Amino acid sequence: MKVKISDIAKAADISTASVSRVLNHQGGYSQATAERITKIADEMGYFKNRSASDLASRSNNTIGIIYTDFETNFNDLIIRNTMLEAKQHHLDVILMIAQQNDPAGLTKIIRDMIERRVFALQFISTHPSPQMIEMLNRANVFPQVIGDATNHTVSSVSSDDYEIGYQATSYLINHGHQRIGFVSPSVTRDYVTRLRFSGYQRALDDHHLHFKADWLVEENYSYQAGLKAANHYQQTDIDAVIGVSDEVSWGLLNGFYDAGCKVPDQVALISVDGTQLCEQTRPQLSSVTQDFASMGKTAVRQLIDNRATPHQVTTLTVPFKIDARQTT
Amino acid sequence: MKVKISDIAKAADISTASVSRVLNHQGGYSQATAERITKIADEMGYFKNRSASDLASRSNNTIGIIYTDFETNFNDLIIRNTMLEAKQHHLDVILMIAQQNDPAGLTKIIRDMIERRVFALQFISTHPSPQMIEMLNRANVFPQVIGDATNHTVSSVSSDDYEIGYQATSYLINHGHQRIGFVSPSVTRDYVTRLRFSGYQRALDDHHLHFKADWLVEENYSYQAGLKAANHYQQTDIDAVIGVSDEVSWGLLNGFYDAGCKVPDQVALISVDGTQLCEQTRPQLSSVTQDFASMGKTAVRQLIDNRATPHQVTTLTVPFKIDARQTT
DNA sequence: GTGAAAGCGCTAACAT
DNA sequence: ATGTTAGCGCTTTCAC
Repeated sequence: MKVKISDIAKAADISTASVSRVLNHQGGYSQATAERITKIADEMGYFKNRSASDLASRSNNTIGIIYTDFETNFNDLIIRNTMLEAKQHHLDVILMIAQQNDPAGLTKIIRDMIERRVFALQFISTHPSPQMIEMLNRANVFPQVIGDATNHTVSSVSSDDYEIGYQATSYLINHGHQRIGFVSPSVTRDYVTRLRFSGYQRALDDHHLHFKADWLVEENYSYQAGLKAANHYQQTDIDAVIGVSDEVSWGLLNGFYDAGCKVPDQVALISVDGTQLCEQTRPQLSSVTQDFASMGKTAVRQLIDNRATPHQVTTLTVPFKIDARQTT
Repeated sequence: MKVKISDIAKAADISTASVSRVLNHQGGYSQATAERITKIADEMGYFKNRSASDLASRSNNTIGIIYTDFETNFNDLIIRNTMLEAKQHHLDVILMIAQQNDPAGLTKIIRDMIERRVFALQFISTHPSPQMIEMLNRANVFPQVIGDATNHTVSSVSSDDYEIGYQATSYLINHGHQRIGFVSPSVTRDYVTRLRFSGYQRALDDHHLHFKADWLVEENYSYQAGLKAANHYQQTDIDAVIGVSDEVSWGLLNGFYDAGCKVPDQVALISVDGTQLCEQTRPQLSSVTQDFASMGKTAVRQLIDNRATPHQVTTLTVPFKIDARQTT
């Protein structure tokens, strides 16, 4: 039913080997036959069977991307740039989405990727547990985490999160703020947050400011978290806040608005991520802006470089900047 | 190097056939061997080679999803629900992203999907051109468009876009508005827009309102489009606007805000889509709310039902509702 | 309940 | 420049 290489071979009265050669642009045939074969293949509506091809050639030039439908909104940015870079290097990409907080589901997806024999696996706004890493190692596929560092032994490309915390805080302090809130996931459980919070604390220390417990709101990266935190801050004497994602900061902004608290006059607000969203709020959110585009591209190059030296753990860091807009 | 079924067979001193059977839960073996095989496979770190498996079984239970990184933000919603439903039916899903306005790229991706022998292909916020449809037909894969109807001969599941236009407009009229703007992509080139605009015109007619050319702004579905349109409307006597996506409406909202024009006091605003975004603006956007979750699920069921009767073109419609929030 | 063997559609030596 | 052939790793009759 489906036309295969042997059908073309028959129709062209030539061997399957030759057909394969021209269809894959491998050279070693005359211009004439090349054209003839191509034409016939076209007419017959031939489509390579990837399974057969991959199997026979033991090849493997597709990279897998796993991401979660997270509260954050920078996935697209990373994915798009990853794909762009992949295209440059003639790699195929397949995506799969994992649900949040569903280890079993994630495991299944990783399994699926392994079975499809991707040569590398990128994780965006999620990361594999130690067991999953173990599984990937056994399967000999190279995992890499983007934009979400872990203390696990996986390669990663991300921003310097400690420095993000430090810079954001310093920025606020240098603009005259003294009582600085921090809204984030759990400082103890979330690794990225731990780093950022360390930077935050260090900046406070360096400026002889004394941290107070009610400055910290531990929730997650969501808009809701921001809303809730803004509410909480009504009972405090905070004069500035760091929201650890654009969504959180948006929530903060609206929360303050709803409470009749003026931003930036009564509270300054700085976001972390710096996606488009920041320019779409009123007032526009100042932010620590991560370079997600660069992360995506760097990650792919990294994958390619390390193809030879499998499972060497590398940690790459991409520069960020601070964009002052209207909330500071 | 990579452990294969024959390795397990050897280790268990049994035939590859039996190994295959237990690994695929096909029955026809004793409980004892099942456990033994499973254990050994586990210990040896076996992962099925999908290429080989698919090839041998000529099977095919993965569905492909193609979407664009569009200005709209409902992709996630559809995708998530598509995957949920797919999981229920034990189907695998692979995603790929197409760039906007890149037919060559789309074609390549479709090709890729065909080569991977997906049994069906869903398009989200993009759709195949007639040539692409032709290609898909030849390849015998069933295409389906979600949330973006076309006049092409493809199956689709979407809202009743004419009715969306009609209802949105009527709603505004019933609330006392008479001069109603409409911000959308090209009314002539974008099929969905054509339908909605027809509904809009009809509602106007039905209420004996006379359409004026400067009520219509033809751009696209983006935030920027809304911003621009808001600007344009400063020169008009509009008293309400329909933004044809949440992004557009958000742009309108901010554009009016920037111009010092009060929403909803001076202009009312109703959005189309009704994603979370609507509750995250201030004021919150009233909207015609599409049921994207249902679309995703319906689509998958449709795909499964039609697996037997390939390439029968079906057009499914999913109910929408109107959510009055703060901009009307 | 289990095994032998013939492919699935393609690629990659190795010949010619 | 082209053909022959032996697999790639798995599934699936068909025997037993």
